[in-house]
Amino acid sequence: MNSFGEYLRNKREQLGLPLRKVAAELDIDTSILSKIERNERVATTEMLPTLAKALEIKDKEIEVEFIKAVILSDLGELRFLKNGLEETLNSLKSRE
Amino acid sequence: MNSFGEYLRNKREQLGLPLRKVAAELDIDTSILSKIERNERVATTEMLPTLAKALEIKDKEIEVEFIKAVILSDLGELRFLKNGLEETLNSLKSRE
DNA sequence: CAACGCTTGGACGACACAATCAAAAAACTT
DNA sequence: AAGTTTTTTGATTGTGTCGTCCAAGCGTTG
Repeated sequence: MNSFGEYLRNKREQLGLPLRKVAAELDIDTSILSKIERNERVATTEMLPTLAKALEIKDKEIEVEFIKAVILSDLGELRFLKNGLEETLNSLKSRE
Repeated sequence: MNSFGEYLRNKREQLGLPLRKVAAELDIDTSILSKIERNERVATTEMLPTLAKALEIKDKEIEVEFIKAVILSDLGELRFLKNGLEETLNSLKSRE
């Protein structure tokens, strides 16, 4: 169960990029990105496309990781999370 | 696409209960509950069991409605939400 | 229309969370 | 080990949200 922050850090280190570079692309302070990578702050959805480009991740992959992290951290303690996810999927599908 | 607030309001009105009564059980001010029902405030997960009892809703049902609302409002604009939900479900299942 | 109960709205303080900045700490390089 | 770059930490300030309180709006009933 690795977090979204660790995920980002792994990707960045694989590319040998400093926080400074990635933070610059995001137009935020390095300290914020540092905190995001250590899960002291939460990334916003607006950051995802820029992160994907900077870290050479597919848009789909980073979004999926982000969604997993948000759901588990916001709703992970609920007893019927699985049912809720299934129902949400159903309403998304029937909405196409 | 009706909201969690409308859902609560419908249930309450079906029982003919005033905000006052339900708010008392939740131990919050009526104005807050009013705002929750009009989606100006967000219910917390701690409120769900009390709401379920007060509005005669099954725990499972109210949780599922809540989950749907939270996911769609927090993540609804993401392109790969469906994939993210499927992946989250998978990791929940494999974690059993 | 006065009185009553229900509901809504806005002002206020409390509190959690976010961003900025500078300095300390850690990690590399030579 | 000194010097340089990268990363973390903490103090400060800013922003948003929550809940309380109270006043006003709305509808119904006497």
